[in-house]
Amino acid sequence: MSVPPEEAAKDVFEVVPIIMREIRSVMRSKRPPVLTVPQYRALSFVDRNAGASLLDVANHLGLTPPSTSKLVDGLIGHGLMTREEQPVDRRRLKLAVTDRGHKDMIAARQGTLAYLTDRLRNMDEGDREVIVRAMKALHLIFTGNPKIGERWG
Amino acid sequence: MSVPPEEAAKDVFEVVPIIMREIRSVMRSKRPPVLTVPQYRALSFVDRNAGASLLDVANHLGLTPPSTSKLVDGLIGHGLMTREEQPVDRRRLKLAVTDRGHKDMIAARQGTLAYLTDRLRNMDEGDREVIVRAMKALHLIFTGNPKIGERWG
DNA sequence: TTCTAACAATTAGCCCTTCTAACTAATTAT
DNA sequence: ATAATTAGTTAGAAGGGCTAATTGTTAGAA
Repeated sequence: MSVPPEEAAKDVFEVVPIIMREIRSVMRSKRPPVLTVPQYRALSFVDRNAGASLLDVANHLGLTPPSTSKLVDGLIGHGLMTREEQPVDRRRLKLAVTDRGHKDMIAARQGTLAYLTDRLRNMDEGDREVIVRAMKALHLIFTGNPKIGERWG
Repeated sequence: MSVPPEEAAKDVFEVVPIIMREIRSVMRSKRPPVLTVPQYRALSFVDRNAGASLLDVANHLGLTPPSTSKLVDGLIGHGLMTREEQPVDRRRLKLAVTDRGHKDMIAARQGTLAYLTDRLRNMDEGDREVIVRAMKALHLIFTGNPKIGERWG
């Protein structure tokens, strides 16, 4: 039985926003509230790419430079990231995550993964395998990058 | 080979935000900008459930009543929805989508689905089948509702 | 029956997200 | 040197989402 792209598109369009809402809600439900999703994503990227510039972050997040600038501003204001000037090219920033930023990022990740893991526990292992395969396929389609799951060792 | 829930959770956590960003970006890229994702979701729900109350919408979207009130306010301000008092219970609203709201909603859906369909076209049919199965499994897990894909006939 | 409890929706106030347009400052190229 | 490019910021707008407190409305109990 054939699966046309239209059908898959409908299902993706229906389900992805639902899961995203869950993720957002779990991330922001901590006491005290830790990180929003974009904040987490920015921290996570800079954590893995110390010394990244603002545009590096913007490109990775798919945001405009002004949006990213404001986002980074907030993170620095909360003491989670630092902004340094490079002597080489004084236009380019050198961003880095603070200890506290690293800690908060790990906490946000753990909390979210724990929640998702819990949700995915009550299903057939076969279904989980299907999900993993689907995620890999989608990752490839939407990023052009076949690598996945290497971020967190 | 066994797939532990932790692995599936990681993949979901990595891939879902990426796809969501794409969806958001496509929805907002129209000229003139049409709808945001929550606006689309609200319109779509009320379109299928004419006369719904504010709490009906809030529950379906997973938002608090104040957030939903503001959201609906915006839609009414743009002439996409109407708010009516019910004589039966004057506390309860009767929301409805205007012709223009319906049109804009269809346009947003078509645009997004066209984009997703295009992305999903360049992959094995087998991969698409895996994706469809994964979406159904995820939908069930996250909503408790096995029905999917009945929204758009 | 009147007083109270519950309910539907809104307002106010907070902070975050994201954009475009316009700007400053630094670097590279002509 | 001057012009073009690049990195990043500021300003201003519209929206998303929350909690706490408020206004009406309905239903229930004394």
